[in-house]
Amino acid sequence: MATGSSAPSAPAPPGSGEKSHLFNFTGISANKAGMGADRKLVADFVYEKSKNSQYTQHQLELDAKQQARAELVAKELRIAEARMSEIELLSERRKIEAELEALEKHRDLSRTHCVVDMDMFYAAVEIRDQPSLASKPVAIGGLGMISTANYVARLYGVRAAMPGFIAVEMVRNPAAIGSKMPPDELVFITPNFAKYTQVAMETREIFRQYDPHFRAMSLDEAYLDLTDYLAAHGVSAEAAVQEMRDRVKARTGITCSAGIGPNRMVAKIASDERKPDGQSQVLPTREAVLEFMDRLPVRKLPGCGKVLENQISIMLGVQTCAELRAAAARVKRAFQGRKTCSFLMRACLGLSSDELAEEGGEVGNVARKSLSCERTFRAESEPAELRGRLRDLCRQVSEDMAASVPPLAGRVVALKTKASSFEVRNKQISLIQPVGFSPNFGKGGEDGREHAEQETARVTQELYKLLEPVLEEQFPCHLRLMGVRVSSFRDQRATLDKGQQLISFFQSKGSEQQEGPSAGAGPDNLNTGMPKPQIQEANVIDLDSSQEDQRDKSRDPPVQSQSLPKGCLKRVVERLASRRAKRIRLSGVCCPVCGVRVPEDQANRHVNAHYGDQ
DNA sequence: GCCGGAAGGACCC
DNA sequence: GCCCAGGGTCCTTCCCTC
Repeated sequence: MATGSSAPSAPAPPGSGEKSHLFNFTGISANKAGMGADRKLVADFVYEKSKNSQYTQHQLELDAKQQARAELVAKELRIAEARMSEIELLSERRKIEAELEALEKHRDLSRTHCVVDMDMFYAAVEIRDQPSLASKPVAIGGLGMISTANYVARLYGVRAAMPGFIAVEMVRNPAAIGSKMPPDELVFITPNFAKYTQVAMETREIFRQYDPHFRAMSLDEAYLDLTDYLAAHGVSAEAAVQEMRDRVKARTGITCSAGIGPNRMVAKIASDERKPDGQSQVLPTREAVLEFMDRLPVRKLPGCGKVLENQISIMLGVQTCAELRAAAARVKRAFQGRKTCSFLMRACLGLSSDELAEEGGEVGNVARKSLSCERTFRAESEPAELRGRLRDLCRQVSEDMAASVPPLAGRVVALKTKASSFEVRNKQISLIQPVGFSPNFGKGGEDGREHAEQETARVTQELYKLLEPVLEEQFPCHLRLMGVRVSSFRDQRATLDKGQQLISFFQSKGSEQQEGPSAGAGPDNLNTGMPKPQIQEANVIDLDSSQEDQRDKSRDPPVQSQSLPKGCLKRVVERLASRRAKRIRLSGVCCPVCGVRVPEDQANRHVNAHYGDQ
């Protein structure tokens, strides 16, 4: 299902000078089928219900910043263009044409990709199990947030990612939003992920028969390459996909929609064309692909959200992919040097990464790169209460790390907070040795259970010790959300696939990918076994020191005078003091496996001894 | 000028 | 009266060091 924390964009709400271009009051995505309400009325309704909330105030501030930035760039573009001579413009246009031609060379029409998307998945599963709900407006989620709504609810203007309390009122008062539906009560169902996972597994068994290497992007969405299957069985893509969808429906009782195209991006967009319970194909010719792309609003491109859509509109005056292609030179100027530039250039041609992937670019399972847990709660400022919440989160993350395959240990831990004003902060700490579990964790014999509990408690405590000072830095504060994240895992290669983001999926994987920590997902960059970190100056956190110690040291960037040559001291002190991030260096580090403190210069050897046989 | 880490944020489901 | 999630990935920007 296409939910989203950020609401999809809509035209600026009518009659509202104070409403921003970006902020979405309609609750209706252009991408959603089955709507029965009037856009404008829904917009006004939602706006009236939420205009005084801190959420909206915060959102409007963010949007205003975005808007100002886009307008500034637009102005600079105009000035730059006014200064360009005819000859310069012409030469630029030629260059762009050459670039587009070069991109064309990557066009691969030989493969048949398919994207399958379950229709209103969570709601469909619940209604299947409780057929009396079929005719009622149903939302999966709660008063806070809705994750899926059935098509009846959508006739009332209800949709995913809409706050539940607003949805309730819309269903009670359909006339207010121009819906002809009779007033009703929205039925809320608490999500049952175990059940949805079970159904997803059933669908995946079927998908696997059409492509053993298919990619599951989420519980309700899968990407298949049907090329080999079609060749082997001598059937058309249309027929194969129809059969596959029939089998999914027969097996699970739930319908799905599908898109067929020469690459994943086109297939993905096409999967939305005939929702629900339909399928759509873009034929594998350049003309068909371009014709399909040309009529699309840029917002339909996976990876183009409301912010980018607005930027494109303000900076380039462009709405559709056809216009985008025609404005390639300006796209280049506006987004020069950014990945967004090449993304847009390729996307408007209907090209996606699978055509540009490196040879042998097998996708395979994508390693998880971070693990986190966050909770929203009634805004709280009591330190003891917040500490308790932090401890709970550390415990949860610790348990999740333990339950991962293999068990995880990460070198970066982070605290996320959201103030009651909706201001979000992320503070992360880099460790020289990972915190977490040995890969052998859980392989113990009979006494394994007790050991597991001890280990989980130890990791919980380590996370808490690291993050508690970070939380205290924010006191006094009024928080509505807290989250704990662990990343930079010891071994990413072996971690199980947890799905991946579309933008990276559709964007380049090869030469354009940045080299750096965040781009280290390629097979060649994956860590193998325990990391062998260089001891980075002032980058060591000692898990054994008391919280009080930690706080003191984090205020005054510490220096181990006894471990430094005299001449270096002043320079090091200055350098450390200038760092924004507060880091801690102590003598010795605490082994994340056995908990024993060892001297720094022996840390690697010591820890490797635990994992040496990997 | 390039690199890399930290922080913020866009985007996806 | 209730009052805008949570789990991810990646990109951009800023700042620092080499």
